[in-house]
Amino acid sequence: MDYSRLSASERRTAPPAIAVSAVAFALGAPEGAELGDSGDTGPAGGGAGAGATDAGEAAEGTPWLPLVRRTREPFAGVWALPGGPIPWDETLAESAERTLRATVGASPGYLEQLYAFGDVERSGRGQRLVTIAYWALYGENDLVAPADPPVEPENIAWFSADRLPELAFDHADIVEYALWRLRMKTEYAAVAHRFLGGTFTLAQLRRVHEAILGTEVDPANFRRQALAQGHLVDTGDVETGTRHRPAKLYRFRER
Amino acid sequence: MDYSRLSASERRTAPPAIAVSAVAFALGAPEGAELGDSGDTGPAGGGAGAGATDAGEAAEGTPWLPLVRRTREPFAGVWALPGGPIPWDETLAESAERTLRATVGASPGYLEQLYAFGDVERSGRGQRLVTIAYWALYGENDLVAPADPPVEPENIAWFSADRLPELAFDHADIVEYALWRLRMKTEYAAVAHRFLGGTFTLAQLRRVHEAILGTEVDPANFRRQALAQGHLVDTGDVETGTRHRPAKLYRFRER
DNA sequence: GTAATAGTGTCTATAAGACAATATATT
DNA sequence: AATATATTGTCTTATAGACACTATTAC
Repeated sequence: MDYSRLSASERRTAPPAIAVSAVAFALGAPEGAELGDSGDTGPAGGGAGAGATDAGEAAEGTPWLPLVRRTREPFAGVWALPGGPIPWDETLAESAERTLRATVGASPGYLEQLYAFGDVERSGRGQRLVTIAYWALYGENDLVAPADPPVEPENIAWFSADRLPELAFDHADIVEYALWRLRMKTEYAAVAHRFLGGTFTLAQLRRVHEAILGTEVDPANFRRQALAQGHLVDTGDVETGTRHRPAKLYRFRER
Repeated sequence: MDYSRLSASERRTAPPAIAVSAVAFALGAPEGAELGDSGDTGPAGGGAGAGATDAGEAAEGTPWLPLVRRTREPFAGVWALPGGPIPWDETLAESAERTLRATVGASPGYLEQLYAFGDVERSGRGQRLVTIAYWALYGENDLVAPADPPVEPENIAWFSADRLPELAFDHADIVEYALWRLRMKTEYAAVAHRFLGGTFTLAQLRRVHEAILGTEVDPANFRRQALAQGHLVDTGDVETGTRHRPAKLYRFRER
């Protein structure tokens, strides 16, 4: 797989290499995760600029995503999307999911193919590289109690989609496309609930939409529209521990 | 590229092969093209069953697409989507377009990536095959006067999307997905005009929508909606040669 | 009671669909 | 004039958004 040793003519006849990359969104970084701030932050960096919010359920309000710092050329030391080559016995989706388990420590609640990127010279060398990009969503419950600890956690950090560092390859384009896709209404209407746990209030679901769209949404109209879809089921339970009228809890009806 | 000679263990370590396939839609078969009828038809077969309409601007009303009969195993003799491996110096889109030129004899008016298919064992053998599927539209003007004559025309035929033969690999799934995509309203609103020439009447554009959707559309309402989009420009010219009031000719405003 | 958010009602503006009516060409 | 389709007008219904109002809990 080390194509850098090949001669120019060998590179020309070698078949293109294939890899998957994954843009994994969550509404906040997981507990205890390393947080990136578009520059370089220490393991628990003090209050640097104006941007960084403190840890824990970090900075809701925008989508966050995990990145991996590359250890090899090209782009050694630069942040990149989780991903890698495709083993012979995995489907594309399986390969994306395994990569995410190794990076995040858990499987996403939703996974969907995004696009195949395959321009000539994408890698900056002669060897062709075709990247099948995937799009993943992590809900609250998907991020608790990592089954497998992340591999090399020191090279993994979560970033707000608002404040991304420089990215390797054309990964900035891929993230931009993933964000656009996330905001396409017809698409996210059926997946927004995956940012949450199994049950949720309409206010929680509304805040997911607000985070995705970056705008405020009228609670009354949102309620009507969300319920009219017929995808939400009233569980009969209500929220507890609030200092006001508790809200009904709903769950999503799969089909 | 002949992976069939490899041993099982060699196949397991070989990187997946990559190919492009293209689903190319037009509103009828081009002049003089071979027409398929889900079975096997001679060069200008007589009136067989109820289905086959006669040649020329064949059977409007549904989308048509070109298929290629495979000459090698696997699936020798079976119809398949145009496509093939990706040369080292082509982007994915370039590869799809070149394949279509070789099959149809002309470049499509529109080309867009559809999806990457990459299940294990897609080819029925050990070797992995990842297919990047493309989606193309040919307009009336795109099909006249083929610049390059099709390669091996005897193995190429056009089929109505209604009456497809058995297809190789998982190409039936790919066509089904392409048809679904074609019918998604938000997508086709901006591309339907590509089935037509540079100028067209609103009735022609409406018939494209009817063909895609498979339903009738109210002329009055369609007119209002189409004009309200702001994408149509009145050329000032009108249709001629009709036996009734001539319609205004419009063209599409790019951007 | 007060505060705070859950949840309902209502009004308006906009868009979609059904369908009648009018306009303008050919024959 | 008869015919056929283009083009316009109008009515109804569905939907989205703004926003006032009521309900229910914690404190």
